[in-house]
Amino acid sequence: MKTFSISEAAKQLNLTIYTLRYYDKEGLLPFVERTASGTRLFKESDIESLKVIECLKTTGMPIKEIKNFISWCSEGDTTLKQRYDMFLERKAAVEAQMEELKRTMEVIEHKCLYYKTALDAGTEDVHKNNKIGSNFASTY
Amino acid sequence: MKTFSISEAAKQLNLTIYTLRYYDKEGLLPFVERTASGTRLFKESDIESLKVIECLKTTGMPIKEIKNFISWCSEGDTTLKQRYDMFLERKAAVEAQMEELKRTMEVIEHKCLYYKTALDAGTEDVHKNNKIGSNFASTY
DNA sequence: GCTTGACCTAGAGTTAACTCTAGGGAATAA
DNA sequence: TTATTCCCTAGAGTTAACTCTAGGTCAAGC
Repeated sequence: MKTFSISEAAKQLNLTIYTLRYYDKEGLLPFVERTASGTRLFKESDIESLKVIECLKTTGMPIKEIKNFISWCSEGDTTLKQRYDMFLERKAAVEAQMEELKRTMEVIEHKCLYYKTALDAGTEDVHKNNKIGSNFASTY
Repeated sequence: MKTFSISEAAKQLNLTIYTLRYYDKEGLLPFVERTASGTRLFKESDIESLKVIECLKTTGMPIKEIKNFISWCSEGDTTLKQRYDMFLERKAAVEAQMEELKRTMEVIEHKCLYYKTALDAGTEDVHKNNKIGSNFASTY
């Protein structure tokens, strides 16, 4: 079976070797096997597992909680409910983040428009008498 | 003109008074005025400016860069281009974040499905022979 | 006049997630 | 066989963004 060194795995995942060792130290990578002399061997499936870990990180999950999930995985079917609930929670978290980003985008787009107009006019003063949308016409 | 104390402003913005003082210390709030004895007075427009600051933070912008933007604002029309470019950059950053969240959501939803099926069956073994979508059928 | 509670500053402490260094071992190339 | 280049661990250092403490000021109510 094909395996990868830590630096190959790091490159594939866009992480540093420091980060991978840190994850291992924190208990996130109990599945990564070693050679007799202690060198880590990353299997294809380990890379996939790491992608799931990165995915959980993107949802805003702290490493200690990801470690809990990894532990549940090695405890077998008795933890299926916990794991299911965890993913439902993550789903809700991502939905909330998407909503927040949408609101953020609206403000940013208003600002882009505000500065485009000001730049075309050569001065911010064009917005001085603008009452409608004055929330976005403030200096800051 | 109606003003708010630091604790009232904090409540409105869902921040702590520590955070607001920290922002001030970092140079994010040069517009907040003080009483003769040094107490901060938050105007309605200051609250609005802080909402923009929070918005920029949501886009992933570090406080030091937000401080640059705030400085540009007090330098007048000569910095209009910088500020416009900054918001265009922020827009691109938010778009990238949205894309990443979408990809994340797909993985999470697959996982939800995976665990729902396993939970209904009472065991993860139901996925053992599943070749299609095996990326999501891994233990981790 | 005195207590209470909110405000202030300076600066120390915390937390998460890395990031790096020192010191050492194994394998490969010349 | 020696140099190079990877790998390893333990543990120290870094960074961002708070978060809190100590010690003090000030204004309102009793």
